[in-house]
Order: sequence, then C-alpha cells, then structure tokens
Amino acid sequence: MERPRKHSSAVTIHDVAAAAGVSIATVSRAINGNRPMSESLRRTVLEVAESLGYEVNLLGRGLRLQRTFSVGLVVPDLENPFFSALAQQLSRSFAESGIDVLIHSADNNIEFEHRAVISFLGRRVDALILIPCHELDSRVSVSLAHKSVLTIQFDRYVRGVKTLFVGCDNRNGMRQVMDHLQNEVDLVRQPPFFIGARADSSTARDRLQVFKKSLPEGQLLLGSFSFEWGRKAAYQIIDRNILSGTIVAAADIIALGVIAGVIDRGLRVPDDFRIIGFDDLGVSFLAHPALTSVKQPVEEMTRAILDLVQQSDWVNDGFSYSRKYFKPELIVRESSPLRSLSSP
Amino acid sequence: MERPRKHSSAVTIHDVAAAAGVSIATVSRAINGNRPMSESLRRTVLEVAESLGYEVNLLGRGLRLQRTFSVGLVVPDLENPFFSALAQQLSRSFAESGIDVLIHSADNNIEFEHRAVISFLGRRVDALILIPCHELDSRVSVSLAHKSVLTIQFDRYVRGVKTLFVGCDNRNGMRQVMDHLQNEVDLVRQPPFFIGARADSSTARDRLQVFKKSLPEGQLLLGSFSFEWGRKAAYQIIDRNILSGTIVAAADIIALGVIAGVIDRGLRVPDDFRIIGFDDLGVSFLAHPALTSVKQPVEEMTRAILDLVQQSDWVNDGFSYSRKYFKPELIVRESSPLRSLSSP
DNA sequence: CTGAAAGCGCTAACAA
DNA sequence: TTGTTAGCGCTTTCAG
Repeated sequence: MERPRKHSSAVTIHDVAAAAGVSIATVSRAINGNRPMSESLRRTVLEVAESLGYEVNLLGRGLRLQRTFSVGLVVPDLENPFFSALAQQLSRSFAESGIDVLIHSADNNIEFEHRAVISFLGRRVDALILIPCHELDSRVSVSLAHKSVLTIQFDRYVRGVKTLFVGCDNRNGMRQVMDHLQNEVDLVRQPPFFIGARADSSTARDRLQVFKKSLPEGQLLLGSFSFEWGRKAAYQIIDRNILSGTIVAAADIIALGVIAGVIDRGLRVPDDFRIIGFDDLGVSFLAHPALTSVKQPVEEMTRAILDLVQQSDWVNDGFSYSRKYFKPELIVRESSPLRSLSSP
Repeated sequence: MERPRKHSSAVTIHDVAAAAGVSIATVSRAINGNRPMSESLRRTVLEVAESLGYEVNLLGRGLRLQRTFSVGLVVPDLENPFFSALAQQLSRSFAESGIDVLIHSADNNIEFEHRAVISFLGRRVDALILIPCHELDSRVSVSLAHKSVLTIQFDRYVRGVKTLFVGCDNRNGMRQVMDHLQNEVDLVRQPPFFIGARADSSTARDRLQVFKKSLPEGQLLLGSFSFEWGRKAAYQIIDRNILSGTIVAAADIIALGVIAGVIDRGLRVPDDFRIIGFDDLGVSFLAHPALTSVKQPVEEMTRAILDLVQQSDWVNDGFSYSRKYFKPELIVRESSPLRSLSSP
C-alpha cells in the first residue's frame, strides 16, 4: 500500500484537471482560491486533488510568479548557540506569515558563506537575511546579494555596503554594563578585565570600543566568541596571581567559559570574581551562578525583519537603507550582584 | 554604483545569449560544461555571462531537470544544542557534494513540522531528512514525505513507516553505561537514578528501556530533554534527603541540568553524585566537571546520509528500507571517574 | 559544433 | 463562471 515508486512523477495540475474533467486554469483557481468561481466546483476539484495526493510544485509557481514565499538565512555557525537561537526565533516570527525561512550554515567559512548566498540567490528567495561571518571578508557576499534581492544584515554588519540592518545597540548595552560597574566597583583600584573577541565583527568591535573608551585603564584580552577562549582567558588572569576582580565578557558563551575557568582554579563567582556577560540568549540559561547579562530583544528584532520583508512587497521603489538598532537591557543576577564590593 | 533596482528582473540566459550573439542552447552548454563545444566560444560566453552578472535560476533548472540538488532537513528545535549540532554536522558533510542542505525548524510543534515537510516537498528537494518531533504524531508527516521523495529518518524514528533510518544504537550505548556502573558502583546497595525523557521519541524509549531492564531496582524520573528538567529532577532527589549516589541522564542537556541542581543544593560532582550523560555532542563541552558520556559518531552518521542520498541517484528501483545504527562509545570523564566507590 | 523548439508546472491575461 | 494560451528560465533532443 505504501510502497513508493521512485520517479513517481508527482501528480500535477494536469492530472487533477483531467480527473476532475476541468481545465488546468480551474484547478489553479480552486487551489489558490483568490478568484471568483462556483463553490461547488471548487469543492469537487479540491476533493479530486486531495484524493490524487496533489501537492503544488513550488518551482513552477515560483518561476511563474517571480516570487517564492521564502527567505534565506545564512548564519556563521549553527553550533554556536547564540546563532541557533537567532535562527530559531526568526523561524518562529515567520511561522504564521506564509513565508518559509530556509537556513544555511556557513560553518565559519567565508567560502561556504559565499556559496550559501549564491545558492539562495539561485533559488530566488524573496529576501536574504545575513549574519556575516566577517566584517571585511563577507563584504563581497553581502554586496552580491544586495544587487539582486532584498538583503538584511542581522546582528552584525559589514562595512561599506548599505543594506538594511537589524540588530542590537551594542554600544548602549555595554554602556549599561559600565554604569552598573561604576556603582558597584571601585574602578580605579580594581580595574575590570574585558574578555572579548577580536574586532573582526561589528558586535565584537562595538562592545570592545565602549569598554575601552569608558575605562582606559581596564585590561583587555581578545580571542573568539567561544567557551574555550573564555576559560583560557580566565586561566591567564588567575595564573598572573590575580585572585579576585571583575570580568566583563563580550558574550555569554565567553562568560560561561570564564566561570568554568574560575571554578577550575578553585575560586568562586561572585565571591572572588564578579562576571558579566552579553546577549542573554542561547545558552545563557546554563550559567551557574545565574549570569548578569545584557539581554537582546530578539523577538522585537526578528519581528522587525518580518516587517521589512512584508513591507517590501508594497514598496517598489528600491530598497531603503535604514538601520534598526534595538535597545538591550542589563539584567543583574547572581554573578554580579547589586551589593557594592568597593570600599571608600 | 551599487544602487539596486527593485524588480531588477535578473539577467537570464537569453540576455547572455543576445549579448554574446549566440543561442540560448550555447549559453546553457557553456555554463554546464558537460557537452562538447569549442573552447574559445565557451570562454567568450562565460566572460559575457560574468560581465552581465548572470546567475543561473535554479527554479528553471529544477523544473526542467526534475532535480534540485538540495535536501531538506527538518529538526524539532534548533534551540536544543544537540539538534543544532546535528544540523551543523550534516551541512558540513554535504558541503563539498554540490547538494545544498536547507534547514527548517519545527519549533517542537507537530503542525509546523508538517508545514515544513509540505514546503520541502513543494520545493522538490531531492531528499528529505527528518528528525521527527514525536514518535506517534509525526507519523503522518513522515509517511507523506515517504510517498514522494527519498526520506531518511535521522536520530529518531516513528513507528510504522518503513523509511530509511540513520542513527545511533542507543540500546548499545546505554548498555555500555550499565556495564560501566556495574564495575564502579554497588548497584544493589546504591541503585542509580535514571533521569530521562518521557518515551515519546525512539531515543528516549530505547535509552529508558535498557536502563529499566538491566536495573529494575533503579529509580526513574521522566521529563523532557531539557536543562530545566535535569535541574528540577536533581532537586527532587536531593529534597528527598538523598545526598549521594549515581545519576544516569538520558542526554547531556539533562545531565547539565542535573549538575547545576546538585551544586545548587550545595553538593558536589562526582564526590557526592556521579553523573553520566548521553550524546557527547552539542553543549556537552560546557559541562563542569567534564561529563562522562556516550559519544555518538555524528560524522559517520551524517556521511552515511550523504551516501544514501548520492546513491539514490544511481539506484532507481524504489527505496530500500535499511536502518543503519551506529555504535556509540562511552567516554569516561571526571563526572563519573574510574575508581570504585562501592565497598564489599 | 551550434541553433530551433519543446516542455518541465504553474498563473494570469484574454476570450468565450 | 470557465477555458485557452502564453510564458516564467532552463536543458535537451533533434536538425542542420
């Protein structure tokens, strides 16, 4: 009964038309249901379609309509929980819109990222949402996309290509962190550490710059957005015989590593080190103790992307170049509690 | 210079043909490069194509070829790091094959999962790789897919639909865990706990069954594959005034929660509780102390999927129904060290 | 070695 | 209200 034939040459609109004794136009109308036709005929046709197991061929429809009701999302790395959380949220926001979110991972590889873009362009997605791997190297991919389709940079952006952008106001977020510290720590006696990522993405750069500017005497350790780097950096600090202080991490995934490193060395959070993260998204709920972090308003962001895509159906005169920055919010938790550790 | 026109009505093979002064057939041949033609002409045509910024329209090609060089992957939830790791690995294995992996998240929702399947079928993917949400409820989606396209169930499977399957031998893995315990713990005096997931997926069921069968006196706590459940279950155990023992978790994500719960209550791993996970994939590297776990051979599994897809190009006589189970490997780490805690 | 033409499945003018 | 037909962009027979 359920043995499928390969090359089952799927049933088409023609088969349905033949079986129902109508023209293919009628079948199309019945299916799309947007144009006047006799209700009884529609029902019959739909029943026939159903019984034949007809499923619309979206290649044919897309070719004809010049619209595929799909958007492509290219993420740098699905294994990074921050990005997979963004992907998940984006899918969720699009779920009821009738637009599919197709996801491609670049595996942190400029070459693969480029192929993903080419592939999505070839498949004629209605929009391309791009979290670029690299601030400079991703530029060709972004501008290639921008030439032929509505392109939205998400979370990070490359310089020099004026596409739409939706992301978080990282500078504002880091300023909130610095204000928080100002109230809780004697910044001069006990200058905090910044464990960040090398400035090859706009997020890494923005977060770093604000820290540096507002606290020039702070110490910087730069690596990658990864757990391993956080742990290693914590070791480096402690092995310099610094046994307490404040650590600002550029992302929660780093902060998690820092916590692990601190504990590995037999010290405690927040008693010895107070630790602050960024993102509050992805794995941050795994942190122990609960992590003070800057929460990105993901849902607002992904909804904004949906709006941009839907709105572009109506606005035909070229793409606008707006950048939407969403304000994040510092959430103080156990890893950096609200009692002052500084003493006069 | 780079201002794009909306409705830029992308350049087609006809434009290239006109510009190069040849027929569209020639352009097609030049691009696909599989059929004899004068090398010099080919070069010219390709140059023209390049200069016009031509990109092949994969909808047209797919319609004509009845083949899209793409596979669809439907995962239950990208926010679960285990699934996003599988997705990442699958993409990686397909990277060099010329076949795109398009990913859809079902957001743990049977309805969305069904839509994802419909969507992929409509887009005529060459194969559908499915990690079903639910052992029973996903059946309609799986069998729908199975009717029209090469369908591979991955990691878990639904009952009653004979598709290909690629996954891990969970029963064998759990048996390795039990053997490990047998050597390290006095199972009768100190019967381990199993913190698992309700048996609504084949993985949850297989792991649970082996534990139950080989240790009927063990205690079972069943919830979901989540960090929160692990933590809650740990609280439940400790709040019964059980302050030491062995805990087998059905997945690393649960084990992470268990560790957090144990530490929350002021106890230690492995000194008070020895903890064992399953998967060794996704977030397991975040565990602290390092987690004893059953490592799934993901790379082998995803490569097997690639093989199946590629092989199906050659084998035309229906789909075979083989199930490929890959042997996992217990890796003992700090959370359940190799010194015996049992005393004679 | 190259071109003309058919047709993949679909939707939307245009006719009836 | 329904049918006929063109054509979206592509590859591939079949002629030349």
